[in-house]
Amino acid sequence: MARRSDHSREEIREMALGAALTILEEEGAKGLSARKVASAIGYTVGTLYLVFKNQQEMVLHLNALTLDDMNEWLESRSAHCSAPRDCLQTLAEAYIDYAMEKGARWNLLFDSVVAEHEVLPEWYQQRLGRLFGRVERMLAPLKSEHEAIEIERAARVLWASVHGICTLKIRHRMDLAGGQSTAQMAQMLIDNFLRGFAESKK
Amino acid sequence: MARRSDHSREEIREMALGAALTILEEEGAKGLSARKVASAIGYTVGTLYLVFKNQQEMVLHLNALTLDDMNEWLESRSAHCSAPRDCLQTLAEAYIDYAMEKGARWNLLFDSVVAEHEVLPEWYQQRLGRLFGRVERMLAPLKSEHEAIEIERAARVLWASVHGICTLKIRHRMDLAGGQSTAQMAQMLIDNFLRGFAESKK
DNA sequence: CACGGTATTGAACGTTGTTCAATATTCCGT
DNA sequence: ACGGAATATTGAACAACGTTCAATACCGTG
Repeated sequence: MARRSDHSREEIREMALGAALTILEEEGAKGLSARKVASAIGYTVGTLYLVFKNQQEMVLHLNALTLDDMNEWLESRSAHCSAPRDCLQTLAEAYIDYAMEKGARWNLLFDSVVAEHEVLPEWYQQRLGRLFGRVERMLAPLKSEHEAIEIERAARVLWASVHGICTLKIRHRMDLAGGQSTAQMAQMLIDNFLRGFAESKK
Repeated sequence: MARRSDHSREEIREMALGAALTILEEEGAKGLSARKVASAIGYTVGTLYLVFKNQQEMVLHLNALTLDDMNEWLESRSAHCSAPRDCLQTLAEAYIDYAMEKGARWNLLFDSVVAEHEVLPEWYQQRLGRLFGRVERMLAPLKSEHEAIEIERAARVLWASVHGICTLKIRHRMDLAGGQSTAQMAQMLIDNFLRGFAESKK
């Protein structure tokens, strides 16, 4: 029996999340189970339920870590850039690369369908917002010509679109894609959207 | 014991798929299990495995039915239209409505991550291709100005983008979207993309 | 040292996908 | 009409899953 108070609840949480990430990378989402996580950190299932309400809550925290991780990834890959077009293209490629590189974690972000009228916790929403914020900042140079709210909306539309390309490609739902790579598709999207967006300031 | 040859294998397949669809609508994806499907059609688990290699294969056939169903849905909602912009907007809205209306079926289409180097069967790919074909036909009027391959690529990019908007909204990953509805986001996407696409014929 | 409190356990429950020996039913040749 | 071959169907069995909770092992305090 692990000695009582060997680790605080918070420590156990962190250990569990770390172990879960390792399992996720090595065995994929199907291999992730409560028992495996527990035994990986030297505890048993019961302890896990002392620290997480259920598996879904654990996945939520896992996803928060992934959002943080992705945020750093995007940060380090889009530090210096000038024109909005290039910035966005770089950002999109970084996003795609992350999804390819850490497929299991990335998939887990979007796997669970949130129940009808359930809301994601505030600390989670905030992390999602950070992503859109990045895109908004890159569209900001066009702010003089567009209302701020318009920028905000364009950022979400553009980002969701890049995400769509990414997810369909990774899940092999677009195999007959005329030989385009994901990055090329993102480029086509960004090019045309931006051109149209600039043009729309009648 | 159900009488032998009461139903042909093909009949059992169809019955199973029908029952699965009902369960899917009534209880969602989590409620769908081999035993439930089997008992719903008056057989037992074993019989199901006589007719489907495994659950994944059953879901694949289920998804084929959904793609057919969605194809009809899109057909009946985009029959008559003139300008590409309006056609595409109508199509996007029909797609979004389908996803909202038949959420469980629609989600199942994209749930499973296809294994690394596994390929989807030809009859499945063909059904996916039908979707993109619809978009291509609507972009076709611009064909004189763009190469055919360019149209094909644009269709995929645009469709994947609409899908991205749809999926992020339905899975509640975009709650702070500046109050835009999914349809409005799709409209913004299509408007700007099309404007940029038209402009790109330098 | 003993006791109260609690961290931790692990067996238990109901469920899942999948397999396969056993059984029930039909069909065909005699 | 009957017996045996062929096969459709069963359902028990297995390993694994999420989740719960009485029982247990441990620690700090008196």
